[in-house]
This record gives sequence, C-alpha cells and structure tokens, in this order.
Amino acid sequence: MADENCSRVETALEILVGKWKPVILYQLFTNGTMRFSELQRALPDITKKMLTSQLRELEYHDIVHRKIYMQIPPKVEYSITEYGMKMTPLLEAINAWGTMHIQHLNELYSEDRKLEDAETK
Amino acid sequence: MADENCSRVETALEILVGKWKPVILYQLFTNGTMRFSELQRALPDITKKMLTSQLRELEYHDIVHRKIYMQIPPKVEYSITEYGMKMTPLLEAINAWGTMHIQHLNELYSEDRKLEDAETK
DNA sequence: CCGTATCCCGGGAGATACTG
DNA sequence: CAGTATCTCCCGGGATACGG
Repeated sequence: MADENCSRVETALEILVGKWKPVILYQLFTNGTMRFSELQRALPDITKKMLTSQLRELEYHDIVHRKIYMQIPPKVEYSITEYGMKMTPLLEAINAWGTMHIQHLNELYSEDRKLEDAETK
Repeated sequence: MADENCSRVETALEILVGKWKPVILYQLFTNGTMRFSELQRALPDITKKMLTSQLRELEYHDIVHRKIYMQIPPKVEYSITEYGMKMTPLLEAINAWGTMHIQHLNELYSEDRKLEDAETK
C-alpha cells in the first residue's frame, strides 16, 4: 500500500517531468490551439527535436491532441485534450505551492541579510 | 509573466524531481522521524550514496530536517520540517491526479480489450 | 552506524544537416 | 512547414570500496 500511494505520485510526475513539458503545457493552456511553428516561436530555446519528442510524450499520455491537416505546406495544430483539461487543478496546486515557496526563499534571504547587517555593524 | 507562472511550476517540480524523493517523502510523512538505517531498510533498492544525496537536497530546500546525535555509534534522524508540512496539499493533489490517471488508463485498456474481443468473434 | 570517494556506464538532450 | 537522422557530450545514478 505504501508502494501504491507512492506510485501514483510517480505516475503523475512522470507526465509532468521533462525539461520542457511545463512550458509547453502553459502555452497550450493559455493560448488554446497552437501550430508547431507558433510553439517554436513562443519557446525560442527549444530545438525541433525536443519540441517534437515532448509533444509526442504528452500526446501518448492523452494530454495533448495533435491535428494534422493533409495539405502542402503541412499544418499541424496542438491543443489540450478534454482529458488533459483535468490537469488544471493539479497545475494550479503546483503553481500555488511554487509561488509560496519563492516567497519562502525571499524570507530566508532577507533573514540572512539581517544577520549580515548585524555583523557588519 | 508567462515565464513567471511557469517558473513557479518548475521551481516546485525541481524539488520533487529526483528518482527517490517521492518515496523518501512518503516514508517520512507517514512514519514521522526516521533514522538513516530505517530509511535504508524501508527502501531496499536505494544505495547509501543516493539516499544521502536526495536527503541533502531535500534538507537544502528546507523540506527535511537532519538531527545529528553526537555519539558513538553515530545516530542521525530525519523528519519533515514545519515548512515541509506545507507540501501536504501539493502531495495530495499530485496523488489525487495520479489515482485518477491510473483509473483513466484502466478504462483505455478495457476499451482496447472490447475492441479485441469484438475482432476475435 | 553513517556516511564519502571513485569509477563507470546508459541515456537525455544539444547542434547540425537533411526530407516529404 | 513540420518534422527525422546522426553525432556527440554530459551527468544522473549504480556498484564498489574505504573512512570517522
């Protein structure tokens, strides 16, 4: 049972983990449908290879939908699936904790500053 | 602003990511204070090196507390910090989503089974 | 008992070039 | 436009041995 509880967490992390997945999801969640090239423009530092592989993994997990237009030049659109939408509360929880954590870091930093100031006096 | 939103998520993931962190956190959350050797026994497949490094990272992020007893033989106890406790809702959200996702996978699987059964008839 | 120090390997991820 | 195909480098993480 210990294992089960944990494997659920790991299953979830598996899907979120990948250097670019959070950013990609963020783009698709906020912009809705996007073409491959739009994603590339929005994420200047990612290579095509990486963008493709991360999108494929998300597609495999039924989080992202890939719509191909049979035409020349090619056109492919990506969007969050209905099932993927169910990640919203999870993403929000992660985001909320991250926000609080950054705040916490700032507090730790300012405490260090106080100590330093006290020493230099 | 896009970057900020995303960096929060990444900040959070950074802390959770690491092959053994979820399991370690699970142990400490359910068992409270644990000695190094207890963790080793609970996690048979982890090496000392890995256990140490993951605990150090968690300690660095103020999630886990390390209490050293100056004695021979040495004794070291690990526990979740007060601040670390604030991860509870996050962990629960991840766990909840993971649970739902596994359920979703089962549904997909049983649909495949139906198709197969239909074909073989 | 609670760790470091070393050595080593596989795979994640970047750079670059090519294609339907 | 939307991808593959290669080649290469780096480092997370395992195995093993040693140290206070």
